[in-house]
Amino acid sequence: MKVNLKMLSESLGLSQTTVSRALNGYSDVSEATRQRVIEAANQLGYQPNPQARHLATGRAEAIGIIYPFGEGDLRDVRFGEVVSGITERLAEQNLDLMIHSSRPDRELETYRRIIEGRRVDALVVARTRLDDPRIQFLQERNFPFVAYGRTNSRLPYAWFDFDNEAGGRLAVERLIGLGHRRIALIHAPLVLNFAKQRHAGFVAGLRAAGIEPDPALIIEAPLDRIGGYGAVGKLLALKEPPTALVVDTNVAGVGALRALTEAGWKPGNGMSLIVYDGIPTEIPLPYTVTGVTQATGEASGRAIADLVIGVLAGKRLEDLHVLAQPSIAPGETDGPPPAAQRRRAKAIGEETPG
Amino acid sequence: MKVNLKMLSESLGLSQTTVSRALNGYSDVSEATRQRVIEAANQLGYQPNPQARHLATGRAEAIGIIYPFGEGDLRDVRFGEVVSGITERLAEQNLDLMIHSSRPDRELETYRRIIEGRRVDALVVARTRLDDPRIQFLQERNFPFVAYGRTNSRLPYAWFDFDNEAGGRLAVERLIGLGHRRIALIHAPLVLNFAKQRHAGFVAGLRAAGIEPDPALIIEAPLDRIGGYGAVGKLLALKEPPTALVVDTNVAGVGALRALTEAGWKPGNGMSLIVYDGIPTEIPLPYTVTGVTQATGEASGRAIADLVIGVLAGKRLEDLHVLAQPSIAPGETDGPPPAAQRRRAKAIGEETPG
DNA sequence: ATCGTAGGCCAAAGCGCTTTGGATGTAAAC
DNA sequence: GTTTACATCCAAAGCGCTTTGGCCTACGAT
Repeated sequence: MKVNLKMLSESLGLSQTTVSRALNGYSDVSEATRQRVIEAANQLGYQPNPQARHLATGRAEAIGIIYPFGEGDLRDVRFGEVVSGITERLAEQNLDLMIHSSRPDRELETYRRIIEGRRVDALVVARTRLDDPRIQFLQERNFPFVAYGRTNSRLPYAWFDFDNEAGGRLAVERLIGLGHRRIALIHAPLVLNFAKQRHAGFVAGLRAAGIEPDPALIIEAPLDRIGGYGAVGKLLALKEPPTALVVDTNVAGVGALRALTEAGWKPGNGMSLIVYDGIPTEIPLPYTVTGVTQATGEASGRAIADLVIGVLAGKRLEDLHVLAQPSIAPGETDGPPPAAQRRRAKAIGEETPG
Repeated sequence: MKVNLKMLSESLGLSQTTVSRALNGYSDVSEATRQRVIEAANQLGYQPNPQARHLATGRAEAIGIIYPFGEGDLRDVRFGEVVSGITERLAEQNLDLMIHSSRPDRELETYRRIIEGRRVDALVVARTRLDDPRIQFLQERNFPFVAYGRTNSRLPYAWFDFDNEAGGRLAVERLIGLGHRRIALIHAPLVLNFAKQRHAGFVAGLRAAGIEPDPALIIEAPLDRIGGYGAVGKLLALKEPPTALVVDTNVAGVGALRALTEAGWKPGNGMSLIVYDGIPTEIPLPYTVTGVTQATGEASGRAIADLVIGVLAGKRLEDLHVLAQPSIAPGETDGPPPAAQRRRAKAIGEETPG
């Protein structure tokens, strides 16, 4: 019932060799024959057996992602999106995606199993850590992979990551552009890589504008809602509170927003607010919050797939880096600082300035 | 470098046949030889090539799930969890999971490609619809699969689903048990299968307690926050409002909660509230909301994997059904109705009743 | 002594494809 | 007319595994 190469070639009166080569685009088969073959293949619904092909070529035509399940649930919400983006792009190249899961404590063992079985041609390493034994493991064995997140490895490797530094900078630059000078930052502990990067971008943005960061305005807070809530309390208690606030995660952002609201804050009547990743849409608000947005999970997935394809094509690993750029999603929670508002109103009254 | 069967057998001075059979547990090899073989295999790190094995046996030792990307984002948050659960359980049987994605408009084509390529031994059909052409497609071709969600198919098939009816019933029974008689339901449009089922359970629960459902208390609302918000408005406007409320989705639940809060409601001072799936934890609340909870994504995934394994083992499809039972997650938003509270207090004052 | 049998092992034939190393025929070059 | 050179096509050898069918040997039964 299922037609194979032998049947197809017999029905055409050609050898298996010729049919195979015709289908795979070799030049030593005449165009006329190739057309005949392709037509017959469609006619009979011929589909080459991927396993036989794999056995013959050594290529699996699949890539894998090893997913440590049961670890930190909150980060996973995007996993489905990323996977979706990866498969979408891979499908265009007739590559499949295999998902393997492993106990976090037996990850390397799983990696060994997968690469020794050669079930996949390359791997995506998700949830990269700064010092990641998995990266080293793969590098030692010279197995192709793409890291979803940078690590400290000295050797070159392909990676995808978000430009957190640019994001921090983007937020602060926007506020500076609006006229703010006293800009606060609530950030997660700096041992977390993304927090460090966002913090660095924030500080760099300030300095670039000639503003020396005020330590009183830069507050480290635990990565949870309470953290954001408490940090806002400290800021509001200052003798001279900031005119603008950047919160580096939406988790802390929710808490910060709550504290602000309890203090009578409303958009436009005081401090400007920008929250990294925005406030989750599940939270009903009568206004939109200005945020720094990153690429969606699907877009990230597609970018990762492109990197994988590049790796398999043998491109130089040094060239296979994607640093996804964040952007500002304008909302209603930022604007000129109160003082500037007054000044500007005055300027307009005195006729348009140059 | 990579050791194969031939090398292993030569190093043992045995034939490939014997080594293969030893490793695969056939009885026509002596126990002594088997031990020798196993030890040598471990020693040399022998891993059979899965593709060669597939070619020889016809089994892919992998199952697939075809994921229609880009369709409805909100339902996807659990996808990662489900996948995680599936892979976890499959790994125990040395089965891999392949994820394929497809454009929603070309789904059947993708299904054809996968099953004709025989890249997988079975499929999981996600996001089942009531009349699902994919189910029919697979049944016609006699391809093993498990449906994640029931459909209208007449032929037997393996499925996993949530017992929404039980959930609706559970909620109402709890409220009845607390003494409520006037219990309202806010539900999504009944064309949605889950809404129909939860509604049915709700009504059945009422009837079982001898309470005739009051049409004024059963409100269909669009499946969004506004829907829940508006429906509560209608309920509160009634001359005799309900003493308890069940909301059949957490999306509408958020809106409902907002409307209640704006009307001055607090847990314990009026209406009892139960929300299906609970209120998302992202929403900060000073109290917990009583909810109907379903199996986690991971648990569902494991159950689905078990079904797949059952299908591959050739079990009767009629026996391969899992109807996951919901349960009540008690919170602080439900209690006896105001009238009962008074009555009970009185009863206690008059000495304990029988 | 002979036969039957069972335990233990193996040679060889696939599985469905790709690829090497020709073979064949024809047109261009000598 | 013989070479050379292409352009086409093909036979056969794998890829690494499973499995069929059979071959020995030893041993208890006859």
